[in-house]
Amino acid sequence: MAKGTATRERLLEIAERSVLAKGFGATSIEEIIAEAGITKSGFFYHFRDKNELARAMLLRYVDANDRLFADLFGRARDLADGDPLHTLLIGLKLLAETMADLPGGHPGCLIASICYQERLFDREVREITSRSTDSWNEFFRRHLEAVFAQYPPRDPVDLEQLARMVNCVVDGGIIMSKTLHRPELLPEQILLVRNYIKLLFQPAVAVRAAA
Amino acid sequence: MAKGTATRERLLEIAERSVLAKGFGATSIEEIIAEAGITKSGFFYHFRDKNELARAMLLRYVDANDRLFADLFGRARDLADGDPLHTLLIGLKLLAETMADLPGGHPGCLIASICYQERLFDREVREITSRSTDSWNEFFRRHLEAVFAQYPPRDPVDLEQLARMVNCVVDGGIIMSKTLHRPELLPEQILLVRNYIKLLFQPAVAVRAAA
DNA sequence: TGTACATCAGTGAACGCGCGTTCACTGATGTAC
DNA sequence: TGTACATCAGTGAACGCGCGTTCACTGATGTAC
Repeated sequence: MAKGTATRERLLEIAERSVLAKGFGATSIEEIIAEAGITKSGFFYHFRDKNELARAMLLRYVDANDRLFADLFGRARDLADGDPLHTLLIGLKLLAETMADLPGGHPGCLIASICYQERLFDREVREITSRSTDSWNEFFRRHLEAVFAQYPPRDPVDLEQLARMVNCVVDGGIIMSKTLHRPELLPEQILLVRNYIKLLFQPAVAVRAAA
Repeated sequence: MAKGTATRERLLEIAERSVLAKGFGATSIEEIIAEAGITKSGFFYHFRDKNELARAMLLRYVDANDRLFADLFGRARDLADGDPLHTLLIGLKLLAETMADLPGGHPGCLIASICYQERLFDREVREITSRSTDSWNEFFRRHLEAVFAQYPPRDPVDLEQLARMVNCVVDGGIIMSKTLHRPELLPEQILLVRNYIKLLFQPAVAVRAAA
C-alpha cells in the first residue's frame, strides 16, 4: 500500500470511531489530525472538505458490511448444503456470533448515526445511506424467497416486511446494546428474530424428527 | 401557564426538533433563539448551560413517551375486558396506528440520537437514557408475563428478550422510516412484531373459532 | 547513467466566522406591611 | 390604598476560543529521454 493510501485509511478509521461516539457535527478535523499525527493541511490534501470525508467514510463502512454479509452467508450456504432455510438460519447464527465476538461490543451503525443528523449531509451522502439500506433489505428478501419456495410458512407473511425486520432488529439491537452497555443484547436479538423465522418456516415434523 | 414557563417549553420543543434533525453537537443556541425570537441571554436565564438544556429536553421526551404508552395500553385494557393477550395485541395495534398518524412520519427517538453522540453528554443524561430504556423494557415484560400466565407459548421463549425486541423493532423501524423516507415502515414493523407475539401465544383453536 | 520535470504527500501560517458563556443592567409583575 | 422591596423574564454588549478552509511553499519519490 502506498504511503498516502495508508494515511487516508487511518484518517477514515479515526473519523468513523469519532463520528460513532460524538456525531459528525461534533467531530472536528482538528482532533482527527491530532490522533493521526499529521497537520491540518495534510488532511485537506486527502479530502477536499468535510463532506468528502463523510462520503468516503460512509462508502468504506458500507463496503466492509457488504463483504461481511457476503462472507458469512457464503459460508452458511456451504455448511447448509444448499438448503435455503438452513442457509438463512446458519447465516443469522454466524452473524450473531460475529457480533458477540466484537471486543467492547458493536461500535455503532454509521447509517443510523447519519439518519439522526441528516441535515448535516448533502444529497449524495443521504442517497448512499438509502441505497445501501435498500440493498440489505433486498439481500434478506432474496434469501427469504428461496426459503418460501421450499417451505410453506405456518402463517401468512410478507417477505419484504420480514426482510426489513431483520435489519430493524439489528439497528435497534445496536442502540439498546450501546445505551445499556450490554453488548450481549445485539446477538440475543439477532437470534430472536432468527427464532421467529424458524417458527414461521420450519415444519413441525422436522423439529420433532431432528430432536 | 406563566410567561416564562411557556417560553421554556417553546425552547425545548425547538431544541428537540433541531437535535433530531442535526444532532446535539450541531444544534446551536444561536439558531434556537433565532426561531424562538428571544436573545441569547434570555436563553441562559432558562438554562444554566447547554447540558442543562439536554437534560430538560430528554426528561420532557421521556415523560411524553411514558404518558403515551400509559394512555394507549390503558385504553387497550378497557377494550380487552382485562384479557392480557388481547390487551397487549390491541395496545400494539393502537401504537402502530398512532405512529401511522404522525404527520410527516416519526420525528425520531431522542434516546437513539443521544446514544449515537454519547461523548457529548454528562453522566446524568446518559443515566436517564438507560433508566428509561430499562423502564420501557420492564413495561412490555410485565405485559408479557401476564400473557404467559394464561396462554402457554407454542415455543419456548424468554420474556425479557421478547420485551426488548419490541423496543428494538420500534427504534430500528424509526431509523428505517427516516432513512428511506417511508413513514409507513414504522407501523408496519410494529404490526410485524405483534404478529410474532400473536403466533407465539394465541391458541390455534381460538384463531379458528374467531374466524 | 544523468538530468529535467512531474507528482505525491505533505508543512506552516493566516483568515474570518460562529460558538458557548459572562456580566451589568432593566422593565414588568407580585408581595408585605 | 400606597409604598418599598423582591422576583421574573428577559436585553445588549463583549469575551476568547476553536472551527473549517485557503494559500504559498517543500522535500521525497517516480518517470521520460
